[in-house]
Amino acid sequence: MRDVARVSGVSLKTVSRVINNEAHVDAKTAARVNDAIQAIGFRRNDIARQLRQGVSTSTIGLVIEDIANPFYSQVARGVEIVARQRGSLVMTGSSEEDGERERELVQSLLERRVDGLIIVPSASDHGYLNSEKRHGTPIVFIDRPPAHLSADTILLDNRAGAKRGVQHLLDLGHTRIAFIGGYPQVYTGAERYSGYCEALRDAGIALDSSLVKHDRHDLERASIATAELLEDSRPPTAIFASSNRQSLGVIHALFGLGKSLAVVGFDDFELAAILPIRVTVIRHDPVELGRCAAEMLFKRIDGAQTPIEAMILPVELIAR
Amino acid sequence: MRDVARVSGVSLKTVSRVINNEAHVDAKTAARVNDAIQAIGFRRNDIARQLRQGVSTSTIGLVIEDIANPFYSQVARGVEIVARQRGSLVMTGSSEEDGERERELVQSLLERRVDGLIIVPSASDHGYLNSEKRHGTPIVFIDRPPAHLSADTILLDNRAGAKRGVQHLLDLGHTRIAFIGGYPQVYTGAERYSGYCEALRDAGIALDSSLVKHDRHDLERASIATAELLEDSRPPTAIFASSNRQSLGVIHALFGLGKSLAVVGFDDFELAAILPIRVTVIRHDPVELGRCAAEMLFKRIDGAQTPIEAMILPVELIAR
DNA sequence: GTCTGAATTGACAACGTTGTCATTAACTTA
DNA sequence: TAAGTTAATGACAACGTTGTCAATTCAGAC
Repeated sequence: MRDVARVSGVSLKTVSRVINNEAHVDAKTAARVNDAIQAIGFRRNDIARQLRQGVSTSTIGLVIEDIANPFYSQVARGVEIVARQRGSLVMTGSSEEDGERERELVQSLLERRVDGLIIVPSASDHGYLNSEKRHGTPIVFIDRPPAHLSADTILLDNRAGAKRGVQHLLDLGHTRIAFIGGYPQVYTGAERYSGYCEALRDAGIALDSSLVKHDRHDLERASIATAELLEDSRPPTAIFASSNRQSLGVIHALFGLGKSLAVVGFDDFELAAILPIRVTVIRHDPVELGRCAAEMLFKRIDGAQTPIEAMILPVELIAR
Repeated sequence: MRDVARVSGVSLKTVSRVINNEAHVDAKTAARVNDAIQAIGFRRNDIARQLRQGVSTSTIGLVIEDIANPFYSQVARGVEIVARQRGSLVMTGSSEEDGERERELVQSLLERRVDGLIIVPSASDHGYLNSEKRHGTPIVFIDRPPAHLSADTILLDNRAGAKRGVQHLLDLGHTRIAFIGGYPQVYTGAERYSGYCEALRDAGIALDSSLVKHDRHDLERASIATAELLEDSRPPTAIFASSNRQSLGVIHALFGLGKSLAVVGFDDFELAAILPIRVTVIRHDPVELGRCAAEMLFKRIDGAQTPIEAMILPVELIAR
């Protein structure tokens, strides 16, 4: 900027005025300054600008589990849509379900002074965010609630969805229904498992732990679990898979083995409708989830002091 | 920081030393300062830090077409993996194939002083980046080359891949092979179409323009195009779809109509192996694409002055 | 007891902007 | 014509850090 001022023979302040289209600049002066800007290839340093103005960085942080997972990439899309409307950019990081990594990411984002954070929690304790919250950085959690911290949270109706899915299988007459889900230590895993248990209990069917598999949300692992279930002397006649990755694993395994059980999966996915193995799904809208989270975040960024919200988005059963 | 200094009774500089773990600070002083930091909940302002040090923001920009598209979300993953190794974060934006939007995004990213940019071009002219390049901001283009600008570029072997796919159909005895692809104004669309034409020419088959459909990379549109093709008096016996979105559209349409043509698609996708309609694909590795781009970018950020590179990643045919 | 060198600490400027206020010139109104 | 208004411009400080350099203290060597 200094160079621009020197070349065009005006003060720093006048250059600043031109850059920011402020009033009270002579047209000829402005033209001279603009020429100099062109010649030098000057571009305003927003870092200095932010420091001086002490205002927002117009950037928000998004911490998810894995951007390559379609569920999260759709969430990211929803967040981005809202951010764009608000003139913000999104910095995204994948925690890989590692609490330590989550902390590092959050730390990096806060150092860069994002205006707010949207987090899919992986860590088991979010007390480390308490001081940041007191400082006024808005934080919204999605998909899972935070631990040891109260903050706005947007969840899916995990338990009801899982229950509904299992009920669907019960209605079809199945009584040996397997559960392939995430670890019960993880919120979504626990909730969906609860839904499964509730549905069975309501139907008066005893829980058979040999039909229950907890593992990572991983296609490979779910595929192996499915094969194991089918090798049993009393195999299930239906499977409830607790996430899109796991549904796919189940389908791959069934396809590979040439078997065709009834399958209900949490999370809809492309092509589910036209697979040779019919998959009924518990559908929800990940883009909407991201959008809601971003809208709530911006409401806080705008200074809303309303009580902490816990929103639960509905899910629906798509029978196939 | 001023508050921390006041509370702990030391100078600003000493606080700075403690924060940055510099040598020559008395243990007792450091402890006092750390207590004050805790009490106040101080966190270093990296904006001021960057301004002062004039160094990198440890942030790179990624402009893609749509983060919700699995191809791009995998690219983003590859970029993120490398960025993480380098201690950088990634700011991502979706251009939605709109050149204007691309410019806005790039502008926003440059204002935030990213260390470098990875761009999937949508605009038809990238001359606007020339001045930025002279300034030394590294830029890497992926998937499509830039126009009116020379810069490092990483592409897939579009033409050879498409040609190989069409040859596969020819080998199976098909002679009426439809092409459902992107707009020929878009580089990938044009290249893949060239591959299609070449394969036909090599086989001595005349191009039949009624078998060629150009449109957006969109499931819906491809589905409609497929239906149109099949309504024709001389329908195709095979279809080459030029992207994953379009392959899915074709498959949906065929499934809906209860038809089963031979299908080859550019881009692999989950479940392709177990669909009722067999889909041979031209496979490549989007994560690798992102990773290569990020590695090249960081090489430039590190100051590599080597000549501009144009890398072409291989593709392979997976017959099904 | 003096000297040397290391350890510890602080004062101050600078990074690139912009807000505040002051100055001058030009223009308007009574 | 004087007084008041508005336009155009610039000087300077400040945002929150950290690099530079200088000052002070202290331990150990002679």
